[in-house]
Amino acid sequence: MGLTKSEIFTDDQNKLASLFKALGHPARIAILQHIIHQKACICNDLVDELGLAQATISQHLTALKNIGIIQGTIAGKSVCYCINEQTWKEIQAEFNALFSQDVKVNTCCS
Amino acid sequence: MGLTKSEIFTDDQNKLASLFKALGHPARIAILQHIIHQKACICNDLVDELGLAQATISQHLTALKNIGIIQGTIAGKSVCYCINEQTWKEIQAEFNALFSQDVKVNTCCS
DNA sequence: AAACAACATCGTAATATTGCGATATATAAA
DNA sequence: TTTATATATCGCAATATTACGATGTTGTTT
Repeated sequence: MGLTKSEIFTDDQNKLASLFKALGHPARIAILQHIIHQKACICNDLVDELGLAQATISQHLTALKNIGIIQGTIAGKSVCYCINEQTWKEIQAEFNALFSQDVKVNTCCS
Repeated sequence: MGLTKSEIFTDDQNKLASLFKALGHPARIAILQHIIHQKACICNDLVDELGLAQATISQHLTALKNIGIIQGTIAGKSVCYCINEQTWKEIQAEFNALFSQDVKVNTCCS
């Protein structure tokens, strides 16, 4: 099928999964790293930096915008994309909530 | 296409993306949470808990095994899946390396 | 206004993922 | 040894993702 059965999971599970999913592509990781490093970016910079077509980069930027981790502001002919600090911290907190848990291994696996 | 151009990204970017990707499905989040909560689990528990077929659960377990975040040990007729503490900590560290960065927003976006 | 520049969106082809029934495998129980 | 139980794997259909050329949109420059 290829259709995730979202309705059988909790909102939290769906939300967390969609955050992970949005970060689950090397181009989107590269874009994030570039934005963090450059403090901002425009799409054409990325087209030059990465080896992907402009349309493709734009799609990936939209995926990142959809989870709110970046935001774009029109800057003349270009668009300036930045990290959304608020969302960034929220995502960080959600990941921490999962990964900061105590994960003692049961005796059966040791 | 549908084919990610892995060769144009760094190993680190591909690795990190594949970690995120493996966690980017609500069933796999639910499975992880169940394992953490129960300290262990067998596949049939999950088939009862979640509303997915046994074959589907098995596939998701394999996806989680592939990134090493869980490991399975044969326990009689069943398989006992547990968190792999070592890998768990490594993944946690990789996520922290990304998210602990300072993300000052450029003036153009504020 | 016309030409250009930077993105976004559309349409489409190739590939990947999700989900499940059927079947295979491996261990336990009778 | 037959039967049952637990899980893995195969094969397939439906849907999603990735990538890109073409085109649309918006703002800039001349």
